[in-house]
Amino acid sequence: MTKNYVHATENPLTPAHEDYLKAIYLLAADGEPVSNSALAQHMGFAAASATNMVKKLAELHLVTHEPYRGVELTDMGRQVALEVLRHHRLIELFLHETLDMSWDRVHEEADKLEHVISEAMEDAMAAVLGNPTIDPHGDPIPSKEGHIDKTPGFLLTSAPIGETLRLIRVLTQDPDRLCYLGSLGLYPDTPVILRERAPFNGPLLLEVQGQPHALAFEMAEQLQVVVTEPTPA
Amino acid sequence: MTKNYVHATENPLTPAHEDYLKAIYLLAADGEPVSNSALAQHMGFAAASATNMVKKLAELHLVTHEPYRGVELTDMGRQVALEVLRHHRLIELFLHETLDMSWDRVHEEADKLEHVISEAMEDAMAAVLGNPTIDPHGDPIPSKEGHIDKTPGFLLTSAPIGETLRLIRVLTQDPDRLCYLGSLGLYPDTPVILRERAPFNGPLLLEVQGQPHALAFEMAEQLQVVVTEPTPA
DNA sequence: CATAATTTTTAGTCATGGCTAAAAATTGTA
DNA sequence: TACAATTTTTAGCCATGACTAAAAATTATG
Ligand SMILES: [Mn+2]
Ligand SMILES: [Mn+2]
Ligand SMILES: [Mn+2]
Ligand SMILES: [Mn+2]
Repeated sequence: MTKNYVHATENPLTPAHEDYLKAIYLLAADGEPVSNSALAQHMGFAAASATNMVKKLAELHLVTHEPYRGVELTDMGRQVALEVLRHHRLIELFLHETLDMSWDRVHEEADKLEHVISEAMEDAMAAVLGNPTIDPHGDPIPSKEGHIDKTPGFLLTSAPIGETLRLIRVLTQDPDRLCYLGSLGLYPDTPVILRERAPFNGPLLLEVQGQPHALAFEMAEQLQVVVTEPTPA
Repeated sequence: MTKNYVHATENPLTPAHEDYLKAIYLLAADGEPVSNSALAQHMGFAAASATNMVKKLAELHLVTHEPYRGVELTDMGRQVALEVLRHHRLIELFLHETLDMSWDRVHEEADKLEHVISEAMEDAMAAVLGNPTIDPHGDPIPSKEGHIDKTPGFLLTSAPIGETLRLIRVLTQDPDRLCYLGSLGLYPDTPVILRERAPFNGPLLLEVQGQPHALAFEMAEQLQVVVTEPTPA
């Protein structure tokens, strides 16, 4: 009989649409509308290009756009963004775990694959990985239903001295930085002790697996940690 | 000092270029030039679209094109086609083996992924799979260097009666047909005995794992087999 | 508050890769 | 060989999604 969907409008979303929606989602972490310039810069495109796509996304009811004010995702747009992000992070983890690719290479690959995989492949990867919720950088993987965990903790730059911390998330995606962090053993779940903090945004002295390391302030800002409770019993 | 390549021209090949080259390779199995109409039909595009792309490929020295005569791959073009085909078939096998996707679904997925994966991912898949040379349908996987095995044997429609055969390759990619063949247990490497051949291109009576099956002539034309030597000792 | 600086939007261009319709070339047939 | 049918090419159109340059709106400053 009549179709049981509200308004099919078919899904003509291209990789370009998806990338813009993902960018808007990531830039709106604070809940504020996203400025056109921030969006354009994040995409690496001219401002006019962003304006152009934003208008299309608004027509598709994926964003709301008050001219000169900024862009915000609608529920539908957020749903799409989260699905793309789920693809991206599942793929990163899959490449790392199953294909043994180093954590500094998976981001670039996932940025291309995220637009291309089928639901069947998404599900197959999730199954093989045991329905994971965290990617190799500690980024939360949205669930199939669009739920996403908020990462707890704080930046290493504001961590207490002397306590045993646990690194839980690395915010940079830059291959060179990730490579460097890897060489220090700084992967998610690694225990870290902050020994000293040099003044004037100077380096931080860390202890990682018994080894002392001096880490640039700018790097430490990219590391999210929690305080490890002394494991009882 | 001077760059040590002949003519870099950088590689601006899009998925469209790659798909056309792959199509030309597959259609030229007999060594004959490929007609514009055959190419267009294979791609599912209008003839004018094929002419258009063929001209571009000729400018890039990937094909030779004598107007009204047909298209042929150059060595460079064949190299590209074989690399895309390697991607395609490696991906099919990987999806089937590692992600446990059924053999009737992997073709469509591979058709999208083949243009997107990096060399690193290609190599990682090949390594995990043990440098395979055959995909889930029995299609040969070109080597990294562009070598490809010729499939031995002949079509089931011209196989001898009563002998033990081995299915080595399934030529259709159609999901429904593959699904059906799978339900009969007709996967590559399966032993088969041809019991009877009905006249006028009628059905073939097969024995597969002890079970008798009647198979349409049109289906049998898609199955490549070899005669199994009586295993000595 | 007037004006300068910045941001955003509009207007118009371009390459890509489809399309249709018509012209040209080739091939088949009487 | 003449002419019809088929194939191929040409010509021109369109959507997508970049771009630049200029206009318009907003925000900052003296
Ligand atoms: Mn992307
Ligand atoms: Mn990540
Ligand atoms: Mn393809
Ligand atoms: Mn195959």
